[in-house]
Amino acid sequence: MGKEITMDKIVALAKNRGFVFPGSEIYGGLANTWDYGPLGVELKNNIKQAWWKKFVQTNPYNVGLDAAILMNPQTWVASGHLGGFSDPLMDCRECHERFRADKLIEDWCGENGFELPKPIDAFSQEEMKNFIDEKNIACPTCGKHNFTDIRQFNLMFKTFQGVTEDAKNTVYLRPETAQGIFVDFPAVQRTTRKKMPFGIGQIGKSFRNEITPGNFIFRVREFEQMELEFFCEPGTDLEWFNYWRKFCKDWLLSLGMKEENLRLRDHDPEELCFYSKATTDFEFLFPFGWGELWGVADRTDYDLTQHQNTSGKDMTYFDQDRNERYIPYVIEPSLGVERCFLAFLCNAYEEQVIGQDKNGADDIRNVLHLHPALAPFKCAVLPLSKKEECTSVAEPLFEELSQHFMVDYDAAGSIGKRYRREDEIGTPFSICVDFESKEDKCVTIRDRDTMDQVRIPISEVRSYIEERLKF
RNA sequence: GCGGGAAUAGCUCAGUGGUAGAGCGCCACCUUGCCAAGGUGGAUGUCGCGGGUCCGACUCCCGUUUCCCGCUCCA
Repeated sequence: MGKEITMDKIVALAKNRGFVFPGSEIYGGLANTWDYGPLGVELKNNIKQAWWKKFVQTNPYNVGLDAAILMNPQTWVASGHLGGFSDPLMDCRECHERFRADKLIEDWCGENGFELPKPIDAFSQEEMKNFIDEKNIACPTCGKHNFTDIRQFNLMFKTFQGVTEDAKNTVYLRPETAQGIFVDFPAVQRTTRKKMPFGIGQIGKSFRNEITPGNFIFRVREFEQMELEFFCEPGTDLEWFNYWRKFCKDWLLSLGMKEENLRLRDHDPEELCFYSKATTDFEFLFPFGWGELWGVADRTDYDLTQHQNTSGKDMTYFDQDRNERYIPYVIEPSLGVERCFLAFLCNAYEEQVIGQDKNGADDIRNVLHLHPALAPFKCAVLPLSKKEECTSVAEPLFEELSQHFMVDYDAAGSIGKRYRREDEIGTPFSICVDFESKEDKCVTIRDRDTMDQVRIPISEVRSYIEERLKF
Protein backbone atom coordinates (compact mmCIF):
# COMPACT_ATOMS: atom_id res chain seq x y z
CA MET A 1 0.00 0.00 0.00
CA GLY A 2 1.49 3.30 -1.01
CA LYS A 3 0.77 6.88 -0.11
CA GLU A 4 0.40 9.80 -2.45
CA ILE A 5 3.64 11.21 -3.81
CA THR A 6 4.03 14.98 -3.80
CA MET A 7 6.84 17.21 -4.94
CA ASP A 8 7.29 18.37 -1.36
CA LYS A 9 8.14 14.84 -0.31
CA ILE A 10 10.55 14.36 -3.17
CA VAL A 11 12.27 17.69 -2.47
CA ALA A 12 12.47 16.95 1.25
CA LEU A 13 13.96 13.53 0.64
CA ALA A 14 16.43 14.95 -1.85
CA LYS A 15 17.51 17.60 0.65
CA ASN A 16 17.57 15.46 3.76
CA ARG A 17 19.49 12.58 2.28
CA GLY A 18 21.97 14.56 0.26
CA PHE A 19 20.68 14.15 -3.27
CA VAL A 20 20.01 17.79 -4.10
CA PHE A 21 20.63 20.98 -2.14
CA PRO A 22 19.58 24.53 -2.98
CA GLY A 23 22.52 26.33 -4.58
CA SER A 24 24.69 28.81 -2.63
CA GLU A 25 22.41 28.36 0.35
CA ILE A 26 24.55 30.18 2.93
CA TYR A 27 24.07 33.38 0.94
CA GLY A 28 20.34 32.93 0.84
CA GLY A 29 20.49 30.87 -2.31
CA LEU A 30 20.31 31.77 -5.96
CA ALA A 31 16.98 31.17 -7.60
CA ASN A 32 16.67 27.83 -9.33
CA THR A 33 20.21 26.68 -8.92
CA TRP A 34 20.73 23.30 -7.35
CA ASP A 35 23.74 21.42 -6.13
CA TYR A 36 23.96 17.66 -6.34
CA GLY A 37 25.10 16.16 -3.06
CA PRO A 38 27.00 12.94 -2.39
CA LEU A 39 24.06 10.73 -3.36
CA GLY A 40 22.79 13.02 -6.11
CA VAL A 41 26.07 13.06 -7.98
CA GLU A 42 26.10 9.26 -7.95
CA LEU A 43 22.58 8.98 -9.29
CA LYS A 44 23.30 11.62 -11.90
CA ASN A 45 26.53 9.98 -13.00
CA ASN A 46 24.82 6.60 -13.13
CA ILE A 47 22.11 7.98 -15.39
CA LYS A 48 24.71 9.49 -17.68
CA GLN A 49 26.77 6.34 -17.68
CA ALA A 50 23.74 4.21 -18.47
CA TRP A 51 22.89 6.50 -21.36
CA TRP A 52 26.44 6.55 -22.67
CA LYS A 53 26.71 2.79 -22.42
CA LYS A 54 23.50 2.26 -24.39
CA PHE A 55 23.85 5.07 -26.92
CA VAL A 56 27.60 5.14 -27.46
CA GLN A 57 29.67 2.40 -25.87
CA THR A 58 27.67 -0.62 -26.98
CA ASN A 59 26.05 1.00 -29.98
CA PRO A 60 27.30 -0.06 -33.41
CA TYR A 61 26.22 3.18 -35.07
CA ASN A 62 27.28 5.89 -32.67
CA VAL A 63 30.40 7.64 -31.47
CA GLY A 64 30.92 10.19 -28.72
CA LEU A 65 31.91 13.82 -28.55
CA ASP A 66 32.53 16.55 -26.01
CA ALA A 67 32.31 19.94 -27.68
CA ALA A 68 33.04 23.31 -26.08
CA ILE A 69 30.33 25.27 -24.31
CA LEU A 70 31.58 28.54 -25.79
CA MET A 71 31.31 28.60 -29.54
CA ASN A 72 31.93 31.07 -32.31
CA PRO A 73 28.86 33.36 -32.27
CA GLN A 74 28.30 32.65 -35.95
CA THR A 75 27.10 29.26 -34.78
CA TRP A 76 24.09 30.93 -33.20
CA VAL A 77 23.44 33.04 -36.25
CA ALA A 78 23.27 29.85 -38.29
CA SER A 79 21.15 27.95 -35.80
CA GLY A 80 18.72 30.83 -35.50
CA HIS A 81 19.24 31.30 -31.79
CA LEU A 82 20.56 34.80 -32.31
CA GLY A 83 17.83 37.03 -33.57
CA GLY A 84 15.01 34.74 -34.49
CA PHE A 85 14.31 33.20 -31.15
CA SER A 86 14.07 36.03 -28.74
CA ASP A 87 10.54 36.50 -27.59
CA PRO A 88 8.80 39.81 -28.20
CA LEU A 89 7.20 40.55 -24.84
CA MET A 90 5.02 43.42 -23.76
CA ASP A 91 3.35 44.26 -20.49
CA CYS A 92 -0.10 45.68 -19.87
CA ARG A 93 0.40 48.85 -17.83
CA GLU A 94 -3.06 48.52 -16.31
CA CYS A 95 -3.07 44.98 -14.94
CA HIS A 96 0.66 44.23 -15.23
CA GLU A 97 0.13 41.01 -17.12
CA ARG A 98 2.82 40.08 -19.61
CA PHE A 99 2.13 38.82 -23.09
CA ARG A 100 3.92 37.77 -26.21
CA ALA A 101 3.15 40.28 -28.92
CA ASP A 102 3.13 37.65 -31.65
CA LYS A 103 0.68 35.48 -29.72
CA LEU A 104 -1.58 38.45 -29.06
CA ILE A 105 -1.72 39.19 -32.76
CA GLU A 106 -2.26 35.57 -33.74
CA ASP A 107 -5.05 35.16 -31.20
CA TRP A 108 -6.68 38.37 -32.33
CA CYS A 109 -6.51 37.30 -35.97
CA GLY A 110 -7.99 33.95 -35.08
CA GLU A 111 -10.89 35.50 -33.24
CA ASN A 112 -11.60 38.13 -35.86
CA GLY A 113 -10.95 36.03 -38.94
CA PHE A 114 -8.23 38.40 -40.05
CA GLU A 115 -5.68 37.20 -42.57
CA LEU A 116 -2.14 38.46 -41.98
CA PRO A 117 -0.31 39.68 -45.10
CA LYS A 118 2.77 37.64 -44.08
CA PRO A 119 3.67 35.09 -41.39
CA ILE A 120 3.90 36.56 -37.91
CA ASP A 121 7.52 35.42 -37.68
CA ALA A 122 8.37 37.83 -40.45
CA PHE A 123 7.04 40.83 -38.51
CA SER A 124 9.56 43.17 -36.97
CA GLN A 125 9.06 44.41 -33.44
CA GLU A 126 7.88 47.75 -34.70
CA GLU A 127 5.44 46.20 -37.13
CA MET A 128 3.95 44.09 -34.36
CA LYS A 129 3.61 47.10 -32.09
CA ASN A 130 2.03 49.14 -34.88
CA PHE A 131 -0.36 46.35 -35.73
CA ILE A 132 -1.51 46.10 -32.13
CA ASP A 133 -2.04 49.86 -31.94
CA GLU A 134 -3.73 50.01 -35.32
CA LYS A 135 -6.19 47.22 -34.62
CA ASN A 136 -6.64 48.46 -31.08
CA ILE A 137 -6.01 44.99 -29.67
CA ALA A 138 -7.06 44.84 -26.04
CA CYS A 139 -5.38 43.21 -23.09
CA PRO A 140 -6.95 39.73 -22.82
CA THR A 141 -6.97 40.00 -19.05
CA CYS A 142 -8.34 43.47 -18.29
CA GLY A 143 -9.54 44.68 -21.68
CA LYS A 144 -7.57 47.92 -21.57
CA HIS A 145 -5.35 49.27 -24.33
CA ASN A 146 -2.22 50.37 -22.57
CA PHE A 147 0.71 48.19 -23.52
CA THR A 148 4.38 48.92 -22.99
CA ASP A 149 6.74 48.76 -25.94
CA ILE A 150 7.92 45.36 -27.03
CA ARG A 151 11.04 44.16 -25.30
CA GLN A 152 13.19 41.32 -26.49
CA PHE A 153 14.10 38.50 -24.24
CA ASN A 154 16.97 36.50 -25.54
CA LEU A 155 17.22 33.16 -23.88
CA MET A 156 20.97 32.89 -24.29
CA PHE A 157 23.39 33.77 -21.51
CA LYS A 158 25.87 36.32 -22.73
CA THR A 159 29.44 36.81 -21.61
CA PHE A 160 32.72 38.16 -22.92
CA GLN A 161 35.78 36.33 -24.11
CA GLY A 162 38.89 38.25 -23.15
CA VAL A 163 39.28 40.97 -20.58
CA THR A 164 37.51 43.79 -22.35
CA GLU A 165 33.77 43.90 -22.44
CA ASP A 166 32.53 45.07 -25.76
CA ALA A 167 30.26 43.84 -28.49
CA LYS A 168 33.14 42.50 -30.55
CA ASN A 169 34.06 39.80 -28.07
CA THR A 170 30.60 38.83 -26.93
CA VAL A 171 30.17 35.09 -26.70
CA TYR A 172 27.25 32.97 -25.57
CA LEU A 173 26.87 29.96 -23.37
CA ARG A 174 25.40 27.32 -25.62
CA PRO A 175 21.64 26.89 -25.28
CA GLU A 176 21.83 23.35 -26.61
CA THR A 177 24.59 20.83 -27.15
CA ALA A 178 23.39 19.90 -30.59
CA GLN A 179 25.18 22.67 -32.47
CA GLY A 180 28.57 21.42 -31.28
CA ILE A 181 27.77 18.13 -32.93
CA PHE A 182 26.64 19.74 -36.16
CA VAL A 183 29.71 21.92 -36.59
CA ASP A 184 31.96 18.94 -35.84
CA PHE A 185 30.09 16.61 -38.14
CA PRO A 186 32.68 16.71 -40.97
CA ALA A 187 35.62 16.23 -38.58
CA VAL A 188 33.99 13.32 -36.78
CA GLN A 189 32.97 11.64 -40.00
CA ARG A 190 36.46 12.02 -41.46
CA THR A 191 38.33 10.76 -38.41
CA THR A 192 36.05 7.84 -37.63
CA ARG A 193 35.49 6.90 -41.29
CA LYS A 194 31.88 6.29 -40.37
CA LYS A 195 29.42 5.60 -43.13
CA MET A 196 25.77 6.52 -43.20
CA PRO A 197 23.88 6.04 -41.08
CA PHE A 198 25.76 6.99 -37.96
CA GLY A 199 25.26 9.10 -34.89
CA ILE A 200 27.21 11.36 -32.57
CA GLY A 201 26.29 11.33 -28.89
CA GLN A 202 27.18 14.01 -26.40
CA ILE A 203 26.54 14.76 -22.75
CA GLY A 204 27.09 18.30 -21.61
CA LYS A 205 25.79 21.43 -20.00
CA SER A 206 23.55 23.93 -21.69
CA PHE A 207 22.25 27.26 -20.48
CA ARG A 208 18.95 28.98 -21.14
CA ASN A 209 17.84 32.15 -19.49
CA GLU A 210 14.31 30.87 -19.04
CA ILE A 211 11.76 33.44 -18.02
CA THR A 212 10.09 31.00 -15.71
CA PRO A 213 12.14 28.22 -14.25
CA GLY A 214 10.67 26.08 -11.53
CA ASN A 215 9.29 22.80 -10.30
CA PHE A 216 12.45 21.92 -8.42
CA ILE A 217 15.05 20.66 -10.90
CA PHE A 218 12.52 20.22 -13.73
CA ARG A 219 13.20 23.54 -15.39
CA VAL A 220 16.48 25.22 -14.57
CA ARG A 221 18.69 27.71 -16.35
CA GLU A 222 21.81 25.58 -16.18
CA PHE A 223 21.17 22.02 -17.21
CA GLU A 224 22.74 19.01 -18.76
CA GLN A 225 21.67 17.32 -21.94
CA MET A 226 22.24 13.87 -23.33
CA GLU A 227 21.85 14.27 -27.03
CA LEU A 228 22.25 12.06 -30.02
CA GLU A 229 22.35 13.46 -33.50
CA PHE A 230 21.81 10.59 -35.85
CA PHE A 231 22.72 11.24 -39.46
CA CYS A 232 21.06 9.29 -42.21
CA GLU A 233 20.32 9.34 -45.88
CA PRO A 234 17.41 11.58 -46.89
CA GLY A 235 14.32 9.48 -47.32
CA THR A 236 15.30 7.01 -44.63
CA ASP A 237 14.73 9.55 -41.89
CA LEU A 238 11.23 8.54 -40.87
CA GLU A 239 12.27 4.92 -40.62
CA TRP A 240 15.13 5.92 -38.30
CA PHE A 241 12.89 8.29 -36.42
CA ASN A 242 10.70 5.36 -35.48
CA TYR A 243 13.73 3.24 -34.70
CA TRP A 244 15.12 5.71 -32.17
CA ARG A 245 11.72 6.41 -30.72
CA LYS A 246 11.44 2.77 -29.76
CA PHE A 247 15.08 2.50 -28.76
CA CYS A 248 14.69 5.37 -26.29
CA LYS A 249 11.54 3.96 -24.80
CA ASP A 250 13.12 0.54 -24.34
CA TRP A 251 16.05 2.14 -22.58
CA LEU A 252 13.78 3.86 -20.08
CA LEU A 253 11.80 0.69 -19.45
CA SER A 254 14.96 -1.37 -19.01
CA LEU A 255 15.96 0.95 -16.18
CA GLY A 256 12.70 0.42 -14.36
CA MET A 257 10.58 3.26 -15.61
CA LYS A 258 6.97 2.24 -15.20
CA GLU A 259 5.04 2.22 -18.41
CA GLU A 260 2.03 3.89 -16.79
CA ASN A 261 4.22 6.87 -15.89
CA LEU A 262 5.30 7.32 -19.49
CA ARG A 263 3.49 8.49 -22.58
CA LEU A 264 4.61 9.32 -26.08
CA ARG A 265 2.99 12.33 -27.61
CA ASP A 266 3.39 13.07 -31.30
CA HIS A 267 3.34 16.71 -32.24
CA ASP A 268 0.57 17.90 -34.52
CA PRO A 269 1.73 19.41 -37.80
CA GLU A 270 1.00 22.96 -36.60
CA GLU A 271 2.86 22.36 -33.36
CA LEU A 272 6.05 21.32 -35.12
CA CYS A 273 9.05 23.63 -35.12
CA PHE A 274 9.71 25.13 -38.51
CA TYR A 275 12.75 22.93 -39.05
CA SER A 276 11.19 19.69 -37.90
CA LYS A 277 9.34 17.12 -39.92
CA ALA A 278 8.23 15.00 -36.97
CA THR A 279 8.58 15.23 -33.24
CA THR A 280 7.61 12.94 -30.41
CA ASP A 281 7.69 14.07 -26.82
CA PHE A 282 8.29 11.47 -24.17
CA GLU A 283 6.32 12.67 -21.20
CA PHE A 284 6.60 11.48 -17.63
CA LEU A 285 3.87 11.70 -15.05
CA PHE A 286 5.52 13.89 -12.41
CA PRO A 287 3.65 14.72 -9.19
CA PHE A 288 2.86 18.10 -10.77
CA GLY A 289 1.51 16.51 -13.94
CA TRP A 290 2.82 15.30 -17.27
CA GLY A 291 6.10 16.93 -18.19
CA GLU A 292 8.38 16.59 -21.17
CA LEU A 293 11.28 14.28 -20.58
CA TRP A 294 12.67 13.47 -23.96
CA GLY A 295 12.17 15.02 -27.35
CA VAL A 296 12.78 12.92 -30.42
CA ALA A 297 12.78 15.07 -33.51
CA ASP A 298 13.37 14.69 -37.21
CA ARG A 299 15.41 17.84 -37.82
CA THR A 300 15.77 17.13 -41.53
CA ASP A 301 18.84 18.67 -43.15
CA TYR A 302 18.03 22.05 -41.65
CA ASP A 303 20.98 22.45 -39.28
CA LEU A 304 23.73 21.20 -41.55
CA THR A 305 22.34 23.29 -44.40
CA GLN A 306 22.28 26.35 -42.20
CA HIS A 307 25.90 25.81 -41.19
CA GLN A 308 26.94 25.19 -44.75
CA ASN A 309 25.32 28.43 -45.87
CA THR A 310 26.60 30.50 -42.98
CA SER A 311 30.14 29.15 -42.84
CA GLY A 312 30.63 28.53 -46.52
CA LYS A 313 32.09 25.13 -45.67
CA ASP A 314 30.98 21.92 -47.26
CA MET A 315 28.79 19.94 -44.88
CA THR A 316 27.82 17.22 -47.32
CA TYR A 317 28.56 13.55 -47.02
CA PHE A 318 29.99 11.62 -49.91
CA ASP A 319 28.23 8.33 -50.40
CA GLN A 320 30.76 5.95 -52.01
CA ASP A 321 28.21 3.33 -52.91
CA ARG A 322 25.92 5.71 -54.72
CA ASN A 323 28.73 8.00 -55.86
CA GLU A 324 26.88 11.13 -54.79
CA ARG A 325 26.99 13.90 -52.22
CA TYR A 326 24.15 14.88 -49.98
CA ILE A 327 23.45 16.66 -46.74
CA PRO A 328 22.28 14.00 -44.32
CA TYR A 329 19.01 14.14 -42.48
CA VAL A 330 19.16 14.20 -38.71
CA ILE A 331 17.16 12.39 -36.06
CA GLU A 332 17.67 13.95 -32.66
CA PRO A 333 16.71 12.27 -29.40
CA SER A 334 17.43 14.94 -26.77
CA LEU A 335 17.11 14.15 -23.10
CA GLY A 336 17.62 16.37 -20.05
CA VAL A 337 19.74 14.79 -17.34
CA GLU A 338 18.03 16.63 -14.48
CA ARG A 339 14.57 15.81 -15.76
CA CYS A 340 15.61 12.23 -16.13
CA PHE A 341 17.00 12.32 -12.59
CA LEU A 342 13.75 13.71 -11.24
CA ALA A 343 11.69 11.24 -13.23
CA PHE A 344 13.61 8.24 -11.97
CA LEU A 345 13.43 9.60 -8.44
CA CYS A 346 9.66 10.05 -8.61
CA ASN A 347 9.25 6.77 -10.42
CA ALA A 348 11.16 4.95 -7.67
CA TYR A 349 9.69 6.64 -4.64
CA GLU A 350 7.24 4.74 -2.49
CA GLU A 351 5.87 5.17 0.99
CA GLN A 352 4.84 1.78 2.24
CA VAL A 353 2.55 1.50 5.20
CA ILE A 354 3.84 -1.60 6.94
CA GLY A 355 1.79 -1.54 10.11
CA GLN A 356 0.98 0.71 13.00
CA ASP A 357 3.30 2.12 15.60
CA LYS A 358 2.49 2.08 19.31
CA ASN A 359 0.35 5.22 18.99
CA GLY A 360 -1.73 3.69 16.25
CA ALA A 361 -0.24 5.91 13.55
CA ASP A 362 0.93 4.43 10.28
CA ASP A 363 4.42 3.05 10.34
CA ILE A 364 5.87 4.22 7.06
CA ARG A 365 8.77 2.72 5.21
CA ASN A 366 10.15 5.02 2.53
CA VAL A 367 11.68 3.12 -0.33
CA LEU A 368 13.42 4.21 -3.50
CA HIS A 369 13.00 1.36 -5.94
CA LEU A 370 15.86 2.55 -8.12
CA HIS A 371 17.29 0.12 -10.63
CA PRO A 372 20.58 -1.19 -9.16
CA ALA A 373 22.45 0.38 -12.07
CA LEU A 374 21.14 3.79 -11.03
CA ALA A 375 21.25 3.45 -7.25
CA PRO A 376 23.88 5.67 -5.59
CA PHE A 377 25.10 2.80 -3.43
CA LYS A 378 24.99 -0.67 -4.91
CA CYS A 379 25.06 -2.21 -1.48
CA ALA A 380 25.56 -1.41 2.17
CA VAL A 381 27.74 -3.38 4.53
CA LEU A 382 26.04 -3.55 7.90
CA PRO A 383 27.73 -5.34 10.79
CA LEU A 384 25.02 -6.62 13.10
CA SER A 385 27.00 -5.29 16.03
CA LYS A 386 29.93 -3.00 16.56
CA LYS A 387 31.72 -5.85 18.29
CA GLU A 388 34.94 -7.09 16.83
CA GLU A 389 33.47 -10.45 15.72
CA CYS A 390 31.33 -8.56 13.20
CA THR A 391 33.49 -5.60 12.23
CA SER A 392 36.54 -7.75 11.58
CA VAL A 393 34.59 -9.32 8.73
CA ALA A 394 32.60 -6.28 7.66
CA GLU A 395 35.47 -3.84 7.26
CA PRO A 396 37.56 -5.94 4.86
CA LEU A 397 34.40 -6.78 2.92
CA PHE A 398 33.67 -3.08 2.51
CA GLU A 399 37.23 -2.43 1.39
CA GLU A 400 37.09 -5.17 -1.19
CA LEU A 401 33.69 -4.30 -2.64
CA SER A 402 34.37 -0.58 -2.78
CA GLN A 403 37.15 -1.26 -5.26
CA HIS A 404 34.44 -2.13 -7.73
CA PHE A 405 31.40 0.02 -6.98
CA MET A 406 29.96 2.47 -4.49
CA VAL A 407 29.35 0.81 -1.14
CA ASP A 408 27.95 2.28 2.05
CA TYR A 409 29.15 1.22 5.48
CA ASP A 410 27.01 1.79 8.54
CA ALA A 411 27.43 0.37 12.00
CA ALA A 412 25.43 2.88 14.03
CA GLY A 413 22.05 2.11 15.57
CA SER A 414 19.79 -0.87 15.29
CA ILE A 415 19.93 -3.05 12.24
CA GLY A 416 16.28 -2.29 11.41
CA LYS A 417 16.94 1.40 11.40
CA ARG A 418 19.90 0.96 9.11
CA TYR A 419 17.82 -1.09 6.69
CA ARG A 420 15.29 1.72 6.63
CA ARG A 421 17.96 4.30 5.94
CA GLU A 422 19.29 2.25 3.04
CA ASP A 423 15.76 1.72 1.71
CA GLU A 424 15.17 5.43 1.66
CA ILE A 425 18.24 6.16 -0.45
CA GLY A 426 17.59 3.26 -2.80
CA THR A 427 20.43 0.91 -1.89
CA PRO A 428 19.31 -2.33 -3.53
CA PHE A 429 21.26 -4.74 -1.33
CA SER A 430 22.08 -4.65 2.34
CA ILE A 431 24.71 -7.08 3.51
CA CYS A 432 24.42 -8.07 7.12
CA VAL A 433 27.51 -9.41 8.78
CA ASP A 434 26.54 -11.41 11.86
CA PHE A 435 28.24 -13.41 14.59
CA GLU A 436 28.41 -16.53 12.45
CA SER A 437 29.99 -14.79 9.48
CA LYS A 438 33.52 -15.09 10.77
CA GLU A 439 33.07 -18.82 11.23
CA ASP A 440 31.10 -19.86 8.14
CA LYS A 441 32.44 -17.14 5.78
CA CYS A 442 28.90 -16.25 4.78
CA VAL A 443 26.80 -13.10 4.94
CA THR A 444 23.11 -12.37 4.55
CA ILE A 445 22.05 -10.25 1.61
CA ARG A 446 18.72 -8.55 2.02
CA ASP A 447 16.82 -7.31 -1.01
CA ARG A 448 15.40 -3.79 -0.79
CA ASP A 449 12.29 -4.48 -2.88
CA THR A 450 11.23 -7.89 -1.66
CA MET A 451 12.91 -7.77 1.77
CA ASP A 452 13.90 -11.37 1.10
CA GLN A 453 17.18 -12.61 2.50
CA VAL A 454 19.72 -15.02 1.12
CA ARG A 455 22.83 -16.27 2.83
CA ILE A 456 25.80 -16.65 0.51
CA PRO A 457 29.58 -17.06 0.83
CA ILE A 458 31.49 -13.80 1.17
CA SER A 459 33.52 -14.71 -1.90
CA GLU A 460 30.37 -14.63 -4.04
CA VAL A 461 29.02 -11.29 -2.89
CA ARG A 462 30.70 -9.22 -5.58
CA SER A 463 29.47 -11.31 -8.50
CA TYR A 464 26.02 -11.57 -6.93
CA ILE A 465 25.71 -7.81 -7.01
CA GLU A 466 27.42 -7.19 -10.32
CA GLU A 467 25.08 -9.67 -11.95
CA ARG A 468 22.16 -7.51 -10.87
CA LEU A 469 23.60 -4.23 -12.16
CA LYS A 470 22.78 -5.21 -15.72
CA PHE A 471 19.98 -3.46 -17.53
C1' G B 1 8.69 42.04 -14.29
C1' C B 2 3.67 41.70 -11.73
C1' G B 3 0.53 39.46 -7.85
C1' G B 4 0.38 36.42 -3.39
C1' G B 5 2.89 33.83 0.70
C1' A B 6 7.02 33.02 3.78
C1' A B 7 11.85 33.72 6.61
C1' U B 8 12.92 31.10 14.55
C1' A B 9 17.79 24.47 15.82
C1' G B 10 19.80 19.95 10.40
C1' C B 11 14.07 19.19 9.32
C1' U B 12 8.73 20.36 10.65
C1' C B 13 6.93 24.06 13.42
C1' A B 14 5.24 26.60 18.34
C1' G B 15 5.91 31.10 20.89
C1' U B 16 5.24 35.88 24.15
C1' G B 17 6.77 43.67 24.37
C1' G B 18 10.77 41.26 29.53
C1' U B 19 16.87 38.65 26.42
C1' A B 20 13.84 30.99 22.99
C1' G B 21 10.85 25.96 23.07
C1' A B 22 8.76 21.01 21.28
C1' G B 23 8.81 16.76 18.12
C1' C B 24 11.79 14.37 14.73
C1' G B 25 16.76 13.91 13.28
C1' C B 26 22.04 13.80 14.66
C1' C B 27 26.43 12.24 18.02
C1' A B 28 28.52 9.22 22.29
C1' C B 29 27.95 5.33 25.79
C1' C B 30 25.00 1.24 27.80
C1' U B 31 21.54 -2.32 26.31
C1' U B 32 19.70 -5.19 22.18
C1' G B 33 21.30 -9.26 18.21
C1' C B 34 17.91 -9.26 11.29
C1' C B 35 13.59 -4.76 9.92
C1' A B 36 12.49 2.82 12.71
C1' A B 37 13.06 -0.98 20.59
C1' G B 38 14.73 1.21 25.36
C1' G B 39 17.92 4.06 28.83
C1' U B 40 21.56 7.93 29.98
C1' G B 41 24.22 11.94 28.34
C1' G B 42 25.41 15.63 24.44
C1' A B 43 25.82 19.43 20.37
C1' U B 44 23.19 23.35 17.54
C1' G B 45 20.20 29.37 17.15
C1' U B 46 23.36 37.22 17.33
C1' C B 47 14.76 34.37 15.88
C1' G B 48 16.96 36.66 7.22
C1' C B 49 19.44 41.75 7.07
C1' G B 50 19.26 47.23 8.21
C1' G B 51 16.90 51.11 10.63
C1' G B 52 13.02 53.21 13.89
C1' U B 53 9.60 53.33 18.38
C1' C B 54 10.44 51.73 23.49
C1' C B 55 13.60 51.37 29.84
C1' G B 56 13.55 46.84 26.91
C1' A B 57 11.96 44.15 20.14
C1' C B 58 12.10 37.34 17.98
C1' U B 59 7.41 40.10 18.94
C1' C B 60 5.19 46.68 16.85
C1' C B 61 6.48 50.15 12.46
C1' C B 62 9.43 51.28 7.94
C1' G B 63 12.89 49.63 4.48
C1' U B 64 15.65 45.72 2.23
C1' U B 65 17.23 40.87 0.68
C1' U B 66 16.21 35.98 -0.35
C1' C B 67 13.16 31.88 -1.16
C1' C B 68 8.42 29.57 -2.49
C1' C B 69 3.65 29.55 -5.39
C1' G B 70 0.95 31.58 -9.67
C1' C B 71 1.28 34.33 -14.89
C1' U B 72 3.83 35.25 -19.52
C1' C B 73 8.13 31.33 -22.04
C1' C B 74 10.99 26.72 -23.31
C1' A B 75 14.49 26.37 -30.58
